[in-house]
Amino acid sequence: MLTIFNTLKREKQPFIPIEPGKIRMYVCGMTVYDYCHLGHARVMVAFDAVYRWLKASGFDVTYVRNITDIDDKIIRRAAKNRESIADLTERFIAAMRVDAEALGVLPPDHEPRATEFVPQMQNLIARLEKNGLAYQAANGDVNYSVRKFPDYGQLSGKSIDDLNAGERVEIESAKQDPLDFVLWKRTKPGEPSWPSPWGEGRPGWHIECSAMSSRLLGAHFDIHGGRQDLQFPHHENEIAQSEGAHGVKFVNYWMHNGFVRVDDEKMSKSLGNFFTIRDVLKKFDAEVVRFFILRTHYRSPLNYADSHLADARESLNTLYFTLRDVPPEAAGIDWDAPHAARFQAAMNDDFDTHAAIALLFELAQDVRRSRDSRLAGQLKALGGVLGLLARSPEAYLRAPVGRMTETMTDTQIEAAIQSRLEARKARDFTAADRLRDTLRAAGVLLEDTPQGTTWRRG
RNA sequence: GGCGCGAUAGCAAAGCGGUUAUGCACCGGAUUGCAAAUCCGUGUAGGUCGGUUCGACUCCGGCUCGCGCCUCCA
Repeated sequence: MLTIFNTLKREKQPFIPIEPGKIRMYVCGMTVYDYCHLGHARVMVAFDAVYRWLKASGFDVTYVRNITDIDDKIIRRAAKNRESIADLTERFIAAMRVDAEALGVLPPDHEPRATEFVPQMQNLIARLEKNGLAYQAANGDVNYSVRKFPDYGQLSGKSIDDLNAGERVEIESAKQDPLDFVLWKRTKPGEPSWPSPWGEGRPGWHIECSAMSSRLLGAHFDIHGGRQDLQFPHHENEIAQSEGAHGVKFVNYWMHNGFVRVDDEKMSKSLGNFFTIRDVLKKFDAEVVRFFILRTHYRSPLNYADSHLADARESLNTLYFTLRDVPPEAAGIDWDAPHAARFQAAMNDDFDTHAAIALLFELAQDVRRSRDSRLAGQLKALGGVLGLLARSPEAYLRAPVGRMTETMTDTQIEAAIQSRLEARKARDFTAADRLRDTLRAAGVLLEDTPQGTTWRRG
């Protein structure tokens, strides 16, 4: 039985789909004006694990992750780059797909772009206006009137009055309440715009998700995910918009993943500790990064540091060493087997990938002790459920990415190993050790086994 | 100011009212020409003060410290 921690209720709840056997899930995706960073990596990987587990559990899952391709930041960046908005967003969407694939993130079933859903957004705004929840302000913007939506604050546990009492909410005269948010922005010179009943303009950020989710998944669906910082105001506003327009419950289960921090500080541009996925992939193998993310519970903060990534790499090495030493037999998963059953229980407990990975290590220990290739097959298959351990051990262990400075090709390495073998045969261990040291300096580690000498990068 | 989260061994990180978490690192032994990998073995925990309980790392409260949201931020 799957349980999910529902942010809305602040507790784990048994998962019951709206329609038996089917799950409709929406996750807030990227605003494409720059390369994806570690925060994006985490949301993509965390919900990829959710998606994979739901499918592995036999559900027919429809997964939507949107792309915000119209927004203040995009307009500003395009202007700064002297690039068209279309070129800019195309470029970063392509880059995002490359990054996602590297991290083993499966493509969602739908990746709607905001600009393709403007009519749906306008339709939604019109409904809100009809229901008395939206008004056009003096400056031409159409705003949502939060005071008219009784449940406003249900997700974040905030009340409008508490929020208004906050010192940092600025009073904007065009709004009836400081917390009112924009649904439709009156156009400004030089900005892209669409015609609308409220004049030329463009959609507000929050309405995008409400429009895309209802169009692709319906007004009421199962799971909505996103980063913790989107809880307020973005998700709160989505609820107000969707329920306000459709008059039905919006989402049954809200899931939020924790922050990424860097050296125990919040990752932010102003602190200068900002890492893109590309930055990290220069230093570490993408599977190590994925493993690092999944090793922490999705709701906990994830603290990035090179030393932690290095630790994750050593750890993942152990699993690949196991599969190298005991070649796995290709097989499906036997869910009745003890390790698999516990793995399943862990994943059913609010997608506890951390506990599932701990199980992988226990299984790996058993594999090494028993040298049972059927058991090794189970290890590989269970890893596969998390999008891990898919490569051959050699491919992983010899991947040049992110390891020490590469100074030797595979051919050169093989040649050096041959010379060393001859030296060893002649019992010239000084020469043999010198060759091994040379290789080590080039980031190549040798291992002498009864079957011969193997190498890896590390 | 309002709302919320956390404090676990050298590092990272979980579950759990009583029974080995797990990984990395470290130490001893086996193996190896020496290593590596592997196996066997050992050790190191639960901020602080109090409460509940036969029993608390686990529940409750105070305190200290750290963090997040309330503003575009991922």
